[in-house]
Amino acid sequence: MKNKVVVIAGATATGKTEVSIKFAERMHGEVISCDSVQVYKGLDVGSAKIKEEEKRGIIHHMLDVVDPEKPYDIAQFQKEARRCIGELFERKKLPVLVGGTGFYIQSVIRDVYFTEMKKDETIRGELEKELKEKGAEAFHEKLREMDPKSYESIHYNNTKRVIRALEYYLLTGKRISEHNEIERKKQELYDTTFFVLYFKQRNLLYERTDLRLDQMVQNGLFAEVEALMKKGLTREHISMQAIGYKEVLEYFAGEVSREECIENIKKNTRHLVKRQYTWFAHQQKDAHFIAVDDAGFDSEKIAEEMMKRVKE
RNA sequence: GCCUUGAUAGCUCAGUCGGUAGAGCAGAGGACUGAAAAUCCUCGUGUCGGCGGUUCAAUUCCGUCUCAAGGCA
Repeated sequence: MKNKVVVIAGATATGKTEVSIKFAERMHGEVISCDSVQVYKGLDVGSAKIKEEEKRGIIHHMLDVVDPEKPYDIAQFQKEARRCIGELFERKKLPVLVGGTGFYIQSVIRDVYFTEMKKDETIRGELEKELKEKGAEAFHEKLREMDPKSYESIHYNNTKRVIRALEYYLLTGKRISEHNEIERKKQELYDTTFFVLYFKQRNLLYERTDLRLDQMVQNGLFAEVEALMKKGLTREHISMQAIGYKEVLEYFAGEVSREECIENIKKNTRHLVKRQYTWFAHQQKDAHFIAVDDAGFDSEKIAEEMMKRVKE
């Protein structure tokens, strides 16, 4: 018998946080955040990280686990999140995975395997240099022989993936396309109930993300970024590529006005929402999709509906 | 009041030496296995401001009107 796990996923600002607290309170659960930005210390306002008083005593894991200077990736997340889950099982607590980073969630609940490999910066550096010299299209040709399937499936402009495929081959001698094919078939590791919160009327969600951003600005988003800059953070750091941070960095660099900066954040947030919708709709077809607008934005009601489904 | 310039896709604009038009952004859809709030792909018919004129043919030339910006009074 597999252990039980509950996932509360969904696009940003759909109300996951509130629902998750109500749900965890009743279900004897602890929250495991699955959010690629909230793992960073000091990224609080802009990432809409839950505040201490909002937790209402529910223990949260995987928040503030790295310094923002450091790069973080899915392999690390998987390892640490699974260790947390293991601990919860020992303590007879229900792990409630909450977040909008579908990729991270999937890495934890499915039995996917990330090949052990040292991050070899010299290989990646050389590849990046070669890419610059040759241009995207010619660089992509390198894949043709090393990994024909990846050559077909990765667009030459998607240089990040091209580099990764080449790097994987050079470091392991194996093809990433074959590795991915195997991993895609892997089964669920736990007895998982997967919920996705969404707004049937996406426009309403956009109104909400706009409003939330205005509140973030009032709550000191710009000051937060300024403090990070003082610590030496620049847009080179991965943590600073997050929405709300990269745009404010542009503002402080004098590249855009304050108004433009705010509009850019709102726009990029909408784009993010769209990608999250696509991800969950296609990657988690079997999940329980809960329309927050249909439920009258009632987190109580939503949490109750979830409990019924979990017990079934 | 006069002069100049402009009026083309939701926005900013390009263009057609006369044969009914195209970029960026926005918007929509999609992909995704070690940067994922990242990265990438696909999708463009709109009285070419209104009305007249010239012409086989006008968004393109001419006239006029309306609106906008700038200049002169």
